[in-house]
Amino acid sequence: MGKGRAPCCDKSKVKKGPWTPAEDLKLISFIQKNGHGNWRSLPKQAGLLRCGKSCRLRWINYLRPDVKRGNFTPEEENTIIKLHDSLGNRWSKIASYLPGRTDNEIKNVWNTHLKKRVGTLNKDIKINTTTTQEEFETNNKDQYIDVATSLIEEATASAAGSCSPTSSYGSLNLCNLSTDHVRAAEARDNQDQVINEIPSDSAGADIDFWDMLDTDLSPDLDYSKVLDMYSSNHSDQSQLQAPHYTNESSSDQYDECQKWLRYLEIELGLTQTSTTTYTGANYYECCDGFTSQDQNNTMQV
DNA sequence: AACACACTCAACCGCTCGGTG
DNA sequence: ACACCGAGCGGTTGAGTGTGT
Repeated sequence: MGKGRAPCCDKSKVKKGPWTPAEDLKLISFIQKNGHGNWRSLPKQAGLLRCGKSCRLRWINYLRPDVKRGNFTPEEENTIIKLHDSLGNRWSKIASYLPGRTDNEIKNVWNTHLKKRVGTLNKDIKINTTTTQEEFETNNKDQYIDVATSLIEEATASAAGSCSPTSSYGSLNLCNLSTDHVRAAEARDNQDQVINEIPSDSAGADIDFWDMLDTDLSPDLDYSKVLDMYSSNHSDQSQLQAPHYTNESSSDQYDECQKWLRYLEIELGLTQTSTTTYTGANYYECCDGFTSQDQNNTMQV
């Protein structure tokens, strides 16, 4: 072997760029069955033309069942500001205080919103007072600590007596722990314990978390079967596209596929959970490789 | 309507860290 | 003690989208 670090994968043989729904499905299906013991070997085993790092990132930042979606709440933003003040750019550490939020997401929010806001706040205060920089930083720190402390106290009090976080794991809204739980988790700094209750691989799981999740998400649906079915109509799986939605089809497979797509849409945030009418055009907005023909089709879910 | 610019965020890259032999 | 390897982290990029002119 020559000098320098060996690349993590053969760059010429891996696909880059945005993930397609077919790739997401493959990754979900594989991890559902096998867990993710070794990210480096996972892409090959799962039949993905992706770098292991890319798979890991996709799973952690997007596909993981406990990823929380949607805008950050003011409480979360305050927490980030406070933690950034004390921890700096240690995004993963900050993320550990915000269950369901990823380091990448927090980093983006900081860089796009909070940094400016804090900067503006600093500027305004500086203009309106004769406070020195040193005094300002000290005062500001106290302010953030006050906010965080009150949050923690409130959370601990309001979470007392509520059900165990683990009881949420079997539901579709696995990621949506109640605000009280989230805050309590922050307050107790016990996120590691909570996460450790989710088996990370099939070998170590007494209770099959994924089976439980699967059952609640869609009782009759095995994602690997859907993947097989989904893939069987496409000879080149690296170019998998969204299935064609035709109203002529009335097979069970079509129904199964609809169910899965509905689930995936919701999980990936491609549609609203309450929507009952689904158009190809909606999907087209979020999916590479959806043909123009598909845009005219409508399906009821 | 068309264009330019600003903004967002998913994804990539390169580095460090920690475990293992 | 050392080298190797995989996982994880933080900085950066760039495609897509929104907004103003």
